[in-house]
Amino acid sequence: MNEPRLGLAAHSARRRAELVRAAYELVTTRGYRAIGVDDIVLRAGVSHGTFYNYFANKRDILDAVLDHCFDVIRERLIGEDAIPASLDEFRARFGRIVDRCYDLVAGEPGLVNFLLFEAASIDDQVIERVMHNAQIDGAAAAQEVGLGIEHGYLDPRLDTRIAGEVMLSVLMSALLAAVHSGSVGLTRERVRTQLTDFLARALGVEP
Amino acid sequence: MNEPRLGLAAHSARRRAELVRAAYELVTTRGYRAIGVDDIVLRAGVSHGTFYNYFANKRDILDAVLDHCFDVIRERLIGEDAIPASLDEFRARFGRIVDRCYDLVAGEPGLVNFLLFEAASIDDQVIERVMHNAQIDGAAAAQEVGLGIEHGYLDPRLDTRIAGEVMLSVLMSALLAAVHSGSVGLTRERVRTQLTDFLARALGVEP
Amino acid sequence: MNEPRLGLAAHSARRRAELVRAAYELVTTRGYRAIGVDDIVLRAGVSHGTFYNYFANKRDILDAVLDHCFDVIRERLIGEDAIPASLDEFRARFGRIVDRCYDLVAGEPGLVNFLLFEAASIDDQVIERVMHNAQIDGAAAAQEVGLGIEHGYLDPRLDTRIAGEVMLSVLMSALLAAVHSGSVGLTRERVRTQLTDFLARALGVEP
Amino acid sequence: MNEPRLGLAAHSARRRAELVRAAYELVTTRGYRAIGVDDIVLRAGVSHGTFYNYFANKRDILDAVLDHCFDVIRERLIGEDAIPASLDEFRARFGRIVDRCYDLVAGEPGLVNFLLFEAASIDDQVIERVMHNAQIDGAAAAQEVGLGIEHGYLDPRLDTRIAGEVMLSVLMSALLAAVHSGSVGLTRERVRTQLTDFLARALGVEP
DNA sequence: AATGAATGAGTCTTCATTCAT
DNA sequence: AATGAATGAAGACTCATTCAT
Repeated sequence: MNEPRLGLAAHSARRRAELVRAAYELVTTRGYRAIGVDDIVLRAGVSHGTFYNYFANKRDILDAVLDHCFDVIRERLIGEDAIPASLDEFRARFGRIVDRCYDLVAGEPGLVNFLLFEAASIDDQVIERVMHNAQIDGAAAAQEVGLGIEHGYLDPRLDTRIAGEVMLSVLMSALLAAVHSGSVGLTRERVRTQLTDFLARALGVEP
Repeated sequence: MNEPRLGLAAHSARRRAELVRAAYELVTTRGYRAIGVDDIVLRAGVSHGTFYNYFANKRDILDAVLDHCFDVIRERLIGEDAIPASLDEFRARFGRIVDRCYDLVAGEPGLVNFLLFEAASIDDQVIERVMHNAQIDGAAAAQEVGLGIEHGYLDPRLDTRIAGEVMLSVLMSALLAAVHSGSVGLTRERVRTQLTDFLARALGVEP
Repeated sequence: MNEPRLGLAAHSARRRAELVRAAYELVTTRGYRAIGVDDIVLRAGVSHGTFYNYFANKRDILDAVLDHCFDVIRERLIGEDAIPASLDEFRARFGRIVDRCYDLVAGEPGLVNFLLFEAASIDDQVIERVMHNAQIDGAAAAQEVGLGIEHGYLDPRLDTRIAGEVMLSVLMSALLAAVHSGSVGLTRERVRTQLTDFLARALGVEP
Repeated sequence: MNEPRLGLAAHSARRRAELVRAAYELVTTRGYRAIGVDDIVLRAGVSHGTFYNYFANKRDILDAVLDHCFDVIRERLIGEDAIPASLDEFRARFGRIVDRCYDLVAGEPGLVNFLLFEAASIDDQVIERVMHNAQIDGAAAAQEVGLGIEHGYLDPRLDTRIAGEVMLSVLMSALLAAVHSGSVGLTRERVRTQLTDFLARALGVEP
């Protein structure tokens, strides 16, 4: 009846994902400390005990929530852009990503706030987890830099790994700007222009 | 030894201040939610019940902690600068304040983080309290703008109240930049230059 | 031994009833204010936390205790008398109920005292709860009056609802008399006679 | 300055009386268990510590409050009637006392309730204290019976002590009736008539 | 795997009492 | 005698975790 025919493993994975999803929504809206296992299982529609079949304890699900956060961020920011073939396309692509930062902050209120603000204060392992995810994205960014070098519009002398991290840092600035979009002189357009200019100057081949 | 010779009222005020100080240190390092009344009284060296002679409940001391936060900020940021008599002095003075933002973040780690991140998530009254303090500082800033207009280096058409708030916003940007000083392209010098330039352009008399 | 074979719901209901029973015994012997949740769970043989699985707080169980009080009263006072078919039988039946008031006071010392004395001082909702129960009994009494009218031994002009309430008031007098049975001139026999006479005169058909 | 010229002992007695008065008002309106030493000293306008200069602990003042309760009752019930010289005057005097029971319940709401309801549940010593006061009043009543016998309108075969206690019991019934004046068939007039009749029949000389 | 009742350590809060001044 | 700050035992309530079914 319920979700008929599902391999046990698949069912289990779905259950787990439901719990993570529920926890994600609660954590980003109300904060990790403010919610209880009660809230999570209530929202997921399972019993108290079931939670402990999937996670060792409350802290344990936080890792999965953090991973989910980055999944959401990637999904929302990357988009389905074509691989840029010129510096202008590279610049345009990054400009769209900056715009998507604003959309992300608007569409998932609390997500960025949670990562920037509460997460780090939970414990040191959170920071490790965030770093771990940042490394994954850094590697992806490094790969894009590599492509850019191959296409000839990024400076071939760049260390792709470092350049990838710079790209992430700039993205971080965009997210920060989006969160504090009220701050002085930080219109969306200015942020987009300044950050894309910065990246193009910093990574592009010299003219 | 017992702190000889102190009026009752003075003693009471000091005791209260000790509790606030203890709570301030704990809140800015470990977060409001993460600490208990136990931690506060342990650090203040008083008994459990004494806490409740000075504060109605755990939430109650938070207001005092917030006020203390702003006291610390004012003390650390204002400095003993002479009243600026020219736009250049005004600009220099604000540049020093931006520098002090970085010193503040370094010297009181956790203070700015707490205000920016956890505070707003505690309850709505926190926001009111922060706004209340911001208004006080806004008034002070407005007064400085007034002086600048009298001295002839700030634009006389300015609404001093609004201009004061703009100054605070810019200060906020400086604090944000100081907290996330790792972010790309946000060196202390660039931040100082850009923000002072912005203020000078925005508030100064037209050349 | 573990109370083998019990549906979950049944077990839950039993547990709850055990807590109510324990609280009832403590409240009627020592008073609501004088006992703690500790006392209740100790007597019920469960842990502290279990209490809060069944009741929101200490005040919450009081409602259940009050209802239990009325259950006990009904069980003890009603008896298994045949439905009276004449005024004499009606009078006899009420006389037996008056007697049972004395038995109730003897058998459940503290119950009537609690209801008459402490209950009202706890809060206003207690009074509502008592009234609610009184209305239930009033309806039952009204029904009996209706039967009496049908049988022709009670005055057909009676408003059954009001007459039911009068019956309750008289019962209340009986309980009061039973509690203060030491008072002068209030022998059980006199009380029984006077109250049954009163009711018969007040409700019976005119001779 | 304050209350100039008072012997120390007199001042002390007045202080003590103020505390008892404050406690009396609080106890009869809100109940002994529901109030704290805080409430008492606040109402009396003295400090926390002062309380313990006059009473060993919270329980200690209760004895004084109980005595004060009986002082109030005596003052309110006795009145300034002339000593009765005939059975009719005796009967009239007692009728007035019954009326004053109703006035007492109206004028000192909570006093009778407290004595009848909460007092006994505090501890066993309260009961002793009440009994002690009852004995005092019983002695006074016995004395009145003695006078009645001397005047020839009360039965000379009476044991005055026992007859005094009967008078108190009847008074108790009057108070109970006054408190529960809503109960069926217990109009003030009926109560007065029945109780005075009872006393006259029980104590008067045979016709 | 799922359930949810049971647990108990931990937290906040109250209040009678003590004591140095 | 008066003061009121300090105390700490006690009570109410929460919630992460366990476990028998």
